Amino acid sequence: MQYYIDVILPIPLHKEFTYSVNENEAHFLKPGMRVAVQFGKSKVYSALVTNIHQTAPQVYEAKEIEHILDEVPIVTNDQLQLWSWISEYYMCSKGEVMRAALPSAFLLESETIILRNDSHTIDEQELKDDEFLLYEALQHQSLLRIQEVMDIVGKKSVLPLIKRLIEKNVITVQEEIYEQYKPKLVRYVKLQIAYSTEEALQDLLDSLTRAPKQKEVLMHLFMLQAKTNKAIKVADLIKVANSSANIIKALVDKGILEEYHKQTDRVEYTSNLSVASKELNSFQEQALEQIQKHLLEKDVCLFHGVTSSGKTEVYVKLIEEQIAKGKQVLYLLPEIALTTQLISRLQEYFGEKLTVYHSKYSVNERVEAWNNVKESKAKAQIVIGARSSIFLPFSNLGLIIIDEEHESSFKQYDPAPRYHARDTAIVLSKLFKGKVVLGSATPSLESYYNANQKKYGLVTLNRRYGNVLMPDINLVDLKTKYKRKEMKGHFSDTLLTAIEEALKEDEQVILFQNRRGYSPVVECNTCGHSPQCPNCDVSLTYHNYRNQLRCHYCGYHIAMLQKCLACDSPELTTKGFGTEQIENELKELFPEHHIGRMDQDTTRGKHGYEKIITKFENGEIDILVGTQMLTKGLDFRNVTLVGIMNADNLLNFPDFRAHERSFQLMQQVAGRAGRTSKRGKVLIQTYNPFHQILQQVSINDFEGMYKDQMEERYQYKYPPFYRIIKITGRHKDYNRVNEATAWFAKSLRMSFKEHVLGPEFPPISRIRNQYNKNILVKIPAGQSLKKTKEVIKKIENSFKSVKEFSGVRIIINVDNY
DNA sequence: AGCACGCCGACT
DNA sequence: GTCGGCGTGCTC
Repeated sequence: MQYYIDVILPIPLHKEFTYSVNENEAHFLKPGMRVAVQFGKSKVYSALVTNIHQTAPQVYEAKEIEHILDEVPIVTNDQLQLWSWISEYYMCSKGEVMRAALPSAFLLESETIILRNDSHTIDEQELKDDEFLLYEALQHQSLLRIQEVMDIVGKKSVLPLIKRLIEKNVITVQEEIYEQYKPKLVRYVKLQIAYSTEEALQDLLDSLTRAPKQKEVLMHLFMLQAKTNKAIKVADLIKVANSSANIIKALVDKGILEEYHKQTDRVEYTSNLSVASKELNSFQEQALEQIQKHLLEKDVCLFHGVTSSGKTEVYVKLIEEQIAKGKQVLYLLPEIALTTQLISRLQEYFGEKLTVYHSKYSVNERVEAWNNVKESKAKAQIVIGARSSIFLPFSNLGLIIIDEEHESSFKQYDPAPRYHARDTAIVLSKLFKGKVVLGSATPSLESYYNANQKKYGLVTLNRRYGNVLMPDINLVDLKTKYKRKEMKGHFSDTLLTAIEEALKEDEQVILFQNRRGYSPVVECNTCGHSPQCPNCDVSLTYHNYRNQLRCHYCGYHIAMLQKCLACDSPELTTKGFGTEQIENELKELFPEHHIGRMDQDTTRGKHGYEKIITKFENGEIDILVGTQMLTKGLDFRNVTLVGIMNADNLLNFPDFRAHERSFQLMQQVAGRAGRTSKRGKVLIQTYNPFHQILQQVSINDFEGMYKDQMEERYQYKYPPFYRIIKITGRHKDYNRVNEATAWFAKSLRMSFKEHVLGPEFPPISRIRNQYNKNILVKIPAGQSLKKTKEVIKKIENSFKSVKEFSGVRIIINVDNY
């Protein structure tokens, strides 16, 4: 009897593939296990089994699998269900979901390695230059990888060369599969059993009189054993005995000590005994009760609590409740907020029960976290992580907390699957009949709308912890300030005075400028020419620090120009300003004080971010200038003043969510001010102080903003009233993108009429030499999402069969907000 | 996605 | 004349 399996391959193809297996394999395999399979001519992938059956494929011969990679399934049925949902909802392949979901160590791929063929003698005369080069390299090295071959011959296409050499019997190739996950082993030692008797031991010690160092190590070993009664780590022994690895090795070689290994987890938290969670104040208590009440009848509850109202303490109580029930808890945060204070705070409460999962962790650490969650280990009962942690193999998930629910970084943008972690988490929790709490000081309009529609519960907490007042927010009109010449650089006198006052009181200041670099545009005074990126449709940003012009989209950079490229005039000016320029100005204005800058350029490296934060916390920085990064999850006690350098470039962003986003961003930044008894102050510099959003920010009017924005959304048919699917055409040829997207839009209009917008070029139409053009499909409330997607898929398929459009990539983004 | 196959311009 | 560029099509 012939057996077959269906597998998901980690590639963007919208179908599963069938391989044949023998009877034993068929009985052993279960859905969720990985197998290594050959796919195409030579490549070997790890594939995930979804189905075991006996239906032979009709039109092709199924290949056999290479081998089985797992003893037990690494992916649960619940996960497979979630993957299906994601691939359907977000219109991507299951393979793409698999790629995003599995820690990369699980996704082994084969690599071609090149070996010398010793069975033939080679006539070196017959080899051409590059062939000889490779031949010679193989005389010194037994094997080469493709990448190394590329380096040796100094060009990219090496496959023809390799093929020629195989024909000439100079080399052979092999596909090498590598398992990336390596368990961490710790070395232990113990005394050989032979010496377990008193006599043998005495003899041994006597025999070691001429090796005092070794004897000493042994004595320490006994002491340690007596004291702890546990296995002895080599590292510990060396330390205690003040010895060295060599001496231990000598003892092992002599057969006195026995060396052995144990597997350990890389991420271990030294558990300082859990602190009892804080008592809630009466407002928090009330909020907690309301949340609990809502969750009795609803699956999701939105928790709207102003900045520094103590939402975390409420979460802690909710988590404790689940822990007591023996359930797992997932705490989702935007990536960037993870590196900070919150984790250590939660660790204090939950100690060893907490596992952290996000992209800064190594592949090995992630595999360990994965396994711990899957085995429902106590140490992974609470997972705190970024969006990708929704893919962990939970089995008993009682609660998901999504903090900073409004954050747009919960939506994955670039590689598919373009999923929204908040929305996916809600689906995930349904699989376990669990509950979801969405928390934010500035909820997204969608969530707030859902709460108003009674789909979600809503709990509001508008009292700051310890009755600290909300910051006092004032607008500064730049237009009049410039007219009256009350500006110094980019600082109004109002802002400067406020900074001086704060500094005098030994308080700290945060300044927000949503742009990095020194200035976004360099312009020639004579001819008006400004240097552009050769690969993207943007001006190059001037970075003072390295005296460079950089493109923020593709990473292109050149040295700062000495003269204009167009007319050779040496007079170049800069237009606009970024964090670097603000930092420089501050250094001149406040030479006595320490200025810090926090943006992508200063937070490189694994701990760059934390370093700056620590410095600021310790008071080594008086004024901190920064971008978006400043807004997330930071809690600084001593900041009393927050300045927003220019609110206008936020508001003028061409996106239907610009106003909502600006409101959220400014509120979040403002929330950094005055977290202790002294009331914080916020100054917003703008050319347009009568802008509705700014007015609403200044009086903390979330409801007003919500009402206005909803009206606009309704008027212009935007979410949450309409859903949106964005379809992007991408190609290096401008005309082809135009024609292709025009065709696509026309086809869409046949079905969706006026609900199709575009095609339109985005503000930056060319990035990395690829042109983009977008089409929006708006979906009214009554229209079936599923059917709409089916139509789009159908159109996409016929699109692919049009020869003229070949090569135009179609990117579909569901809920592109 | 990767990789092989097949067709046209820049070098010996 | 070849080498190597990339467009095209397929993968169980």
